Amino acid sequence: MADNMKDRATIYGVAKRAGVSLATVSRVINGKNNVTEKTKKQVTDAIKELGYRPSALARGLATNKSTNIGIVIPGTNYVYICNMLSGMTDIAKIYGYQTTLFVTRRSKEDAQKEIEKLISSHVDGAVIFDDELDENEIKYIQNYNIPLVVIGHEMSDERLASITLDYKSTLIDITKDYYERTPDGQINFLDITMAGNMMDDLRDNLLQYTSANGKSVSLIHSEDSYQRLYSDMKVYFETPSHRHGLFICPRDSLACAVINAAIEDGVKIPDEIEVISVVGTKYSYIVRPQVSSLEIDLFEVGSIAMRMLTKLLKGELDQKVFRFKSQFAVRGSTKK
Amino acid sequence: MADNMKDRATIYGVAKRAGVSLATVSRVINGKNNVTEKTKKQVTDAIKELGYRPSALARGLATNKSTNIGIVIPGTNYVYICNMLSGMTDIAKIYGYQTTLFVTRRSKEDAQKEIEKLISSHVDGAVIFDDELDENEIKYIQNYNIPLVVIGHEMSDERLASITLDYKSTLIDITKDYYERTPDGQINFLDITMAGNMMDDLRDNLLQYTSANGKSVSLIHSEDSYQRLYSDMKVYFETPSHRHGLFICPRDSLACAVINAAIEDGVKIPDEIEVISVVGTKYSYIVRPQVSSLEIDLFEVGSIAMRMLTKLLKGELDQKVFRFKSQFAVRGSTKK
DNA sequence: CTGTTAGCGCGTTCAA
DNA sequence: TTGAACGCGCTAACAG
Repeated sequence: MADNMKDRATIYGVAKRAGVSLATVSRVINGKNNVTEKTKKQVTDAIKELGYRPSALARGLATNKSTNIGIVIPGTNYVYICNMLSGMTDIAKIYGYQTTLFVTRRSKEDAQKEIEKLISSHVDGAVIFDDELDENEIKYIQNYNIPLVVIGHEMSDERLASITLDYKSTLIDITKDYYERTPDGQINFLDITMAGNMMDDLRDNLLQYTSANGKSVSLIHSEDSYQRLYSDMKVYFETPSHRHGLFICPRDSLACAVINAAIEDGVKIPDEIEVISVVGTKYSYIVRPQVSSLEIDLFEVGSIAMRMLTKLLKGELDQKVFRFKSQFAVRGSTKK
Repeated sequence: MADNMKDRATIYGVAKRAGVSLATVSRVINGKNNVTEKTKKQVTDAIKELGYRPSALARGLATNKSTNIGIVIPGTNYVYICNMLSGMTDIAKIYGYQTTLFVTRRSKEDAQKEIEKLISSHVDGAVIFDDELDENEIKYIQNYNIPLVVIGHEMSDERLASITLDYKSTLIDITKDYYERTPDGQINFLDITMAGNMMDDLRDNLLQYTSANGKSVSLIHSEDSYQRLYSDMKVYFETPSHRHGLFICPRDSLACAVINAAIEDGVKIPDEIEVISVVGTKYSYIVRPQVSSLEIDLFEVGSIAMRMLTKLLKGELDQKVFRFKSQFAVRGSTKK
């Protein structure tokens, strides 16, 4: 490579150096086989000497393909999201795509801004996992003909596929089972602010089911912070009447906050209280006592989403809706 | 030509609709103030009617800026990496940058491939946190004039800044302290395959220090998997002579594997064995017993890295090397 | 097999 | 204040 690389070499420079036209250079770097070995070598030599790398920007503009796919997520601070992200990036790489992140931070406004960026960014497609966005907004993106895979809503169209995550029915099953074995049981739902639409739906669905069955769920409000919930619960369990029931928590770390606070207040688990985590990750079996949780392999969800998208891009996707149902993993924090 | 863009309006369409030239449209969308209110309105109306969104690709080609910055990381499966990623994306968003991911999967070959993609991708700059890459490879990227912030190596140049993470000296302090209070102590280092250069350096540095002081460290080889290490350690602790010493683990979850295996084998913590995690995350204080760990706020590292990069892009960065020293957080898994 | 030419969508002179 | 023309780096016809 040349020492002086102040200006990046372009296809013109390579053509000139190799003594051929730029069309020939283009053929070589794109692996078209109608080029003589000899001229091919001239070109590759020139490329090496100049340290030439094609500009993805110019290429994208010319081909109307960016080999770039957008990923819309609320953030990268939760383990389950990162597992999913990991699945996506793995598969994207296999198919030769780059991924660019559009982080929405659990705010509707922010989500809409990011969507605008997504549209401008000229990605070849996108995977959306963000429950701030409703179906209308998804369809809005569709106006720009961006192939989409949506996680969390069931929708499909010519260039739109989706994956649903069913925590709802599993949670109802658990509830049913809980009341059967504990007729006088008490269910407590950790109602975390800004937990997202999915959690809100889950809560509402639970409330509806229980009230239809003559039971009542008590909501415990707190914030999405281990520390905060932990100290809240330390106080909570000081009240003797609070030391029983089933506690439903959105995520592992919040379930741990409840469990740790309970234990330190002398509450027996699972004898006095039971705890489950809705979105289980590996930490639910790492901590002690282990946390019973609803599980969906989110790494797999991520990989399948990305695989669906690559097929969608080729127009080869037939099954446009994919459903994941969570499995209840019974562990030490519940009796059954 | 892909049918992807069949309906998408371009700047020409807007110009036509508004009855002006495309230069005027360009002025409007870029907020230049030398446009009459009246024509401005014509243009913005046309934009709304057509749902026009400028193409970042074309814009990037014309301006030689992509408003896109690259992030090179080994993966998104570890909590500490995701914390850092989170810090980066937060700040990038504030400064109006998109982020595209280059995932290297802890393989040298893969890392080099991703670097090539990074160069082609025409990002305005990049943050690199990947200890597979050595300094020569960083300099190679520099040939392409891509402003860089490197995490983990101390280097600096006109368009290169760096952040160092000092776990080394803290670990040596801990070691020193351990031998002082436990003269006949035994240090065990969990030597995980593919843990990366940083961990290898840490191990070598520890071995060097201890041997220089007439002590010896025993290496326990295992793989980067909680499950695997857990079962390995369950067997390990069955041997009575193994039930003592200080165990140094790369990450929280691996420390938990050691701790859980030990406890289930009847080993007392911290009385018989002590355990520390090198890279501590919030899980080190969530689990019980809590894990003593070396801590650096990686969210902050990520945000500072990104902030440095944005300044570097403006040529306003003076302090080009930033050092983070880990703090030893003493918790229940060690005596002191 | 190779070169010429015309775009891809946009920013930016330079005139008017 | 506005418009015409050119260029960013590359691909894709179409000729030869």
